Amino acid sequence: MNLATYVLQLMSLMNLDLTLRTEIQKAVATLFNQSVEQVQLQPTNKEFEGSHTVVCFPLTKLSRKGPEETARLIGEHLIANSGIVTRYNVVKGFLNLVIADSVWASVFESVFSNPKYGSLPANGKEMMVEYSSPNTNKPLHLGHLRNNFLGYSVAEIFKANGYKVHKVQIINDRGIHICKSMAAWQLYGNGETPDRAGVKGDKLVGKYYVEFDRNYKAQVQELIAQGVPEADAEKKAPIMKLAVEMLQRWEAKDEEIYSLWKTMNSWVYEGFDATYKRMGVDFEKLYYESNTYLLGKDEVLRGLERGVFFKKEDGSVWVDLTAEGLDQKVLLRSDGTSVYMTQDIGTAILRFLDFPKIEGQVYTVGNEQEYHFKVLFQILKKLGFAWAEKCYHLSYGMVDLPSGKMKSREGTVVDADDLMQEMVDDAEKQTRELGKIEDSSEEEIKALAEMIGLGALKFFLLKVDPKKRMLFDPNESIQLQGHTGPFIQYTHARIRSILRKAASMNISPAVENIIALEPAERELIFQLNNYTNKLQEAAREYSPAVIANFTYDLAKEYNQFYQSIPIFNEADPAKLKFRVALSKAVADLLKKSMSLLGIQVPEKM
RNA sequence: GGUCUCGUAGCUCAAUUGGAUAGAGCAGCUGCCUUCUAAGCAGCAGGUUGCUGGUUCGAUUCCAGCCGGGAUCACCA
Repeated sequence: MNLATYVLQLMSLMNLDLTLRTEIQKAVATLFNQSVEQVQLQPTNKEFEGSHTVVCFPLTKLSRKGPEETARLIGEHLIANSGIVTRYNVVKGFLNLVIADSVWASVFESVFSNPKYGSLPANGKEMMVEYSSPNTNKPLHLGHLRNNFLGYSVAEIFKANGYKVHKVQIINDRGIHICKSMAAWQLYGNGETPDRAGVKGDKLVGKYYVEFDRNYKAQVQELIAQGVPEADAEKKAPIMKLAVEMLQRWEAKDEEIYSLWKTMNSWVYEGFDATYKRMGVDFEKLYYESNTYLLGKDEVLRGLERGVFFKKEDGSVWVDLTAEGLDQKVLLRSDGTSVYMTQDIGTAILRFLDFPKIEGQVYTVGNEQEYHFKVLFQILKKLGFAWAEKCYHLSYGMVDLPSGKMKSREGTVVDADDLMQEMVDDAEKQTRELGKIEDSSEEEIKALAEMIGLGALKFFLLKVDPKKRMLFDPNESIQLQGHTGPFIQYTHARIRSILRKAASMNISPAVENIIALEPAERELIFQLNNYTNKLQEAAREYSPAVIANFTYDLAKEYNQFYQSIPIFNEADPAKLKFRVALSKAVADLLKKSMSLLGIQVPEKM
């Protein structure tokens, strides 16, 4: 067996990058009698020949030679011994390597012949991802869309990395906020229901929340005009007194209030369910704050006994995190009741009891709560839970408007349902204008518009690094061309069209006798091969943006290939089959990676 | 004020985690549909990476100090 054959067999077991790294390590060992652990390998800049570049500056210490000489020696050695490098060039300290086309072909073969390419094998680990978790007094808005798409996508990314994932959310169904809506509804609602009003339940409850605010402000102003100090006025406004009283009666399980609360929450849930359905997100289990808000108290008291926490003179219980660089934080009020943090401690513990095999939790919550989660994880650690180390706050930036932050009180909130509808309407309008869908039914056009509109929206929100704030301009509709979801969907549809044509011509995709490749083909194989790295990186960084940008690059690359090489003009049957196979592999991977973003791709568009 | 975070082309975002001449899209300009879908492709133009220093062979990236946004520092959730 010659070297090349041996290497090709090896390729099916190892990936190309790993093989290259090993070969470089061997080269360094032989040439300089030294060992390197980390070889700096990066993609070659487009302007130079080659696909992989070894950064040789760090190796000069081992070689005791200049960077260019070091690069040249390694290059020569790889050509003589590796069996996969055919040429090289050196620019400054950068060693650019040209990989043999036969190797690329075999890399592609292993991708193409693997029906599960796109997902890593199960690793036996379990993860929990919490996302959404809205309050039940207002409808979902643009910020929630980012949250939901992020959480859903991160969960899917972990699944593709081999984890078993549990998606959950906690519903903040309790507290003064919902009592405000209840108070306003009782005062001004005249028995209005979603059915009677013809609006979604969450919208109706949201309307009364706004109504509360309006009346409350008016009442406060009136009291101030009567000479009441502002602080007093805020407490004495009759509508606020009603809401506070309702909260107390709710906590005492007063039947009338409890039933009103249940009714109004059920309206909200129905509304949310419709929105979630359209968003395409789902949850395995819902936690309700009304069930869990007392849970943390026992754990805090136990911690107090063990000396993890301390009590102040007024009876309130605190944790001291000054040694960790944080502050002191109250965990139980002087009257013995729980605070937000107390609940979160309880809920975290409950979830590990419900799902004993999870190794950690991901909390998809806005970056305004970074401090809260730092404290929470420190407390869990202090209580001795080993899994506290594996809890992660998936902190994302706000979605800002050109005018600044969205504010419900100023009416600048971008409603989730409205925005989705606008996107779908835009997509439908453009689909009809382009007129490529003559043979489609109305139903199919609607379904396609839904796919494109939501694809554009999701991609728009997910392509940005989650950690960063992002800007949304409601006056400029989200693009359907360029660096967008529809661009990728279009590329997929285009490929499917090619595959349909190939099938009708009885051309079956295959990889056989491939000796030489076009640059565009090599580039595509490179991208396909790089997917696994990106998938792992996306999980490591908790970042759907990594997948979104990879997918865009792959589609972009394919379109260049598509433009430069007319597939069916090819006379050589082996090349023809290979190009169909390459197209199929790209389409399959586009579909797979888009699904990690929660975006579907069409057969035609 | 303390802590955290961000500042890249007119606009929205990238940059393989310290690597080469900082890349895409949109907007603007120029080409390409009688050949697989023009929601596409090719090209032009657009940059003192907020500023000043430092570390390094090499800095958008790390450090320090300014300038400018944002968040947070509740017995609210």
